[in-house]
Amino acid sequence: MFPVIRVEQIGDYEGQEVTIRGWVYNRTHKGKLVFLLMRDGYGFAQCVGFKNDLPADLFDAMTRIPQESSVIVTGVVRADPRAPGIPGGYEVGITGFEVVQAVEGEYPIALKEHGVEFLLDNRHLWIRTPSQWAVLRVRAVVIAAIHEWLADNGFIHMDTPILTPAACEGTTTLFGTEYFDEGVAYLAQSGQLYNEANIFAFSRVYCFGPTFRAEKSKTRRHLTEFWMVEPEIAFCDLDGVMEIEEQFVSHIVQTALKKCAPELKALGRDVTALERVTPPFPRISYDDALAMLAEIRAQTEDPEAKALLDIEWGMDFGSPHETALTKKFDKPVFVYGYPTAVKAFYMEPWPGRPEVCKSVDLLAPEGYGEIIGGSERISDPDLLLQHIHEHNLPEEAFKWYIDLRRYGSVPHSGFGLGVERTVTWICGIDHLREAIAYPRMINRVYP
RNA sequence: UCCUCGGUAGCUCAAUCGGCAGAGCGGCCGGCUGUUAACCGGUUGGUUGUAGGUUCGAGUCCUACCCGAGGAGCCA
Repeated sequence: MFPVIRVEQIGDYEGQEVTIRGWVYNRTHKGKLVFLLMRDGYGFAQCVGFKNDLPADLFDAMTRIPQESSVIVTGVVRADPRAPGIPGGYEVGITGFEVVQAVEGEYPIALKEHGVEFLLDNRHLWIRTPSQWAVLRVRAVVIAAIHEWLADNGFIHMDTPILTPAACEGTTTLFGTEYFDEGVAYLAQSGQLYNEANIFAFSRVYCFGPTFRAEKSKTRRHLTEFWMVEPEIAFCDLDGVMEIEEQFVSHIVQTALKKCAPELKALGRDVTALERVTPPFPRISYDDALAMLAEIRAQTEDPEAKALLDIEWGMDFGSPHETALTKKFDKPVFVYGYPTAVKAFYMEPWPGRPEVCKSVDLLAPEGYGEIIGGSERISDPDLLLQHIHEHNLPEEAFKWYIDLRRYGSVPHSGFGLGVERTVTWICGIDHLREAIAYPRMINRVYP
């Protein structure tokens, strides 16, 4: 028995006879020569068999093995620049071949173009293909980098409830579910309010979990179930949270660059755009952003695009605005100081300008748009209560939340980073649905 | 919810003015010693999204509905 290798480390085994256990991603044969492109979960490696070097029945079995059959291949690793694969550059000269299960009938996903609906119906199989495999590997590294940076910077991971009594922000649609004698409970769309309680016990905390939005959004930027990491920091103002965000996002991107080079290469990602993602990030005010948008709009010829860029002070940005704005920067950009009216009730007003609040969004470059929304939170109990009334929220539901400002209130801030949006940007793909293994959308809960 | 586009073989698509429903891929059979979604020859494969209507004749025209994609709004 030869050592069972992981294909990601194939280069370490040059000249050695090894075993690869996995699946036949592709097979082609040319008379007396057969190529098997093997997947083992860790990578893709080409294995080559010559008819003259192998028993006739074994060679014949190799030329007939159907796509996605599970097999065990042994052979000698050699460097060859012609060899495809991830990481590639090495191939295995086959000396042994054992079939675990030969696929019967047609494998649904042929190696050619397919439509989106078909691929999503076969998502359980689609994740085996190199592009999807690579994206989901990047996602795993991004998530690990998130936990790593936060742990290294004094944050404690605190899980927050998924079943919650009511809307945290009251504006968006929630999924409801019957909850015994308590009426309806709602699936969480943020753990922030609980995080705010937790910082008074632990100073820096974060929650990381699924978030549910029942909005009928049907765009490449939306899922009904997505993952969000929400750090919250005591004794931190708006400037402080921007510093944390730029360190945090830079660490995530640089870790992905370091650990996922083969995956990003397989995706065809231009990594120079990612290499620039280091602190500090540019910071512009909402007012300045409006001025920039007005200029961009003035230079836009196409009347349809021009109309989409139309905006007045007091309006929130739509995706056309974000896209246009981020194309002016080669790094993520902070936009801070949004109008109070379009933001949540808990955001601290700008000193001397109550129509503006201490909110900040982080927009990813290359047109990707918002990946983080954050703010400094109101720390005065009376002001918070006033905002709760102004938003017509039930005061009694927020009693515990107001308590936080009565017992040792401090300036504090926090933000939420969307995992799928971040992965989509880092991978350079064009739709959120590929950044999660089993996307949940307005018209899809299968598989 | 609104706007635009689409639905034909397992998959990706073609079908001219309304006139015999086709190709590539996949599958199957054969050939080939460097393939990169190999290539070459043969073969298999159809309730044209659903229901109605117009017509000698409908994939094609009309009506309604269903499903999908892209965008808007909302947001991470």
